[in-house]
Amino acid sequence: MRKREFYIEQVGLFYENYGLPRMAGRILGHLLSSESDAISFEELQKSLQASKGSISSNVNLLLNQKLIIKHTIPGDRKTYFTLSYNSLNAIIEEKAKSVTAFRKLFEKGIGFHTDQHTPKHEILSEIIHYYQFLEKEMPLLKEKWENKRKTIHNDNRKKSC
Amino acid sequence: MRKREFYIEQVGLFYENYGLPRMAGRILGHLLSSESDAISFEELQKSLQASKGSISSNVNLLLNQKLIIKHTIPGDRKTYFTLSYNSLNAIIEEKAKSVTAFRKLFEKGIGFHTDQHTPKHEILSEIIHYYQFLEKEMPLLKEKWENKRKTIHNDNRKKSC
DNA sequence: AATCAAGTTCATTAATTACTGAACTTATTG
DNA sequence: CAATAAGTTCAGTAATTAATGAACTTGATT
Repeated sequence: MRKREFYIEQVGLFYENYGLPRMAGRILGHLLSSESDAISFEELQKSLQASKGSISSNVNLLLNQKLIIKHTIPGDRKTYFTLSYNSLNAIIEEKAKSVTAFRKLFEKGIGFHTDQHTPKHEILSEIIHYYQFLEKEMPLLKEKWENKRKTIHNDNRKKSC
Repeated sequence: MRKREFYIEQVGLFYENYGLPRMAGRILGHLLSSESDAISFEELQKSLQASKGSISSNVNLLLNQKLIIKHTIPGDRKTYFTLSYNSLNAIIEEKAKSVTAFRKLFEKGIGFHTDQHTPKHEILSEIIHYYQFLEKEMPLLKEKWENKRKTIHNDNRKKSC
């Protein structure tokens, strides 16, 4: 299928645009567009025509980001990968961390000011407050989603009965 | 002041970690830690000991991201830069765009599946729902912040009377 | 008009990062 | 215990990206 290969490259470029390795994007593109749940290391390597080294390091990068999960089967030497069920939480938690890092950076910056009553100090304080607001809201958003998700699942169960 | 230079380098490295040019981070670091509201191109160049070319391109990068604003004064050839009052909205809107881009990528991926009743299809659908949820919630969050901000400002006005 | 000042553009250089492929580790099988 | 299979590690290379510095543009000043 020609189109699927094109899609995989597209995801690769999308990832590259994000500052992450193109190959990591290709791996995700393959997982996303594949019908089968688990994909082997070998399949990734052959299908993406990449070196084992590149697959190894990029698969580990995606594992670190909790975007994929590693699976093994008894009596099978191979390693398989699936998209993470938990990737949603991983995404929000990653963002939360970076918001906190940003806030700390701003707080440090403001620390160099001697006068607290400048327009500049006011802007910076507001941005810091905004980050604090986000840090408080993000867990709430996560909760809200969990609740909504439950109701969707209940609805589905009702429908299929 | 020794410490401030260290801080500026720290912001530079932080930005580099984000996949953005180190110099752009240094510029932000300078703006954050400076007492004065507006900083001239010349001051950035001299203080950061960089070439005009590098300051020019990185200042334009930050302008594109709406993190800083360009100012001019009649009778003055120089250009000045301040931190953007609007950077908060810029940040949320940027995130919203990337969530939408991600959702579309997932939808395309799912389009290659022939069977809609696999566990994999279920995970991907859930992730797509989650992104749709975020797309709906982000504007609400922005509103919530605007309201909160107003009440903070009102409180401040009361206190100072 | 000629000069100067403030930025931009762009070719070159420096530095970084991703990828390959070969050597290595670890575990399994005949 | 040799042979094989699956991944990892790492040195070297290819490709990308950032920064410099000089030439250029634009607009103000004499």
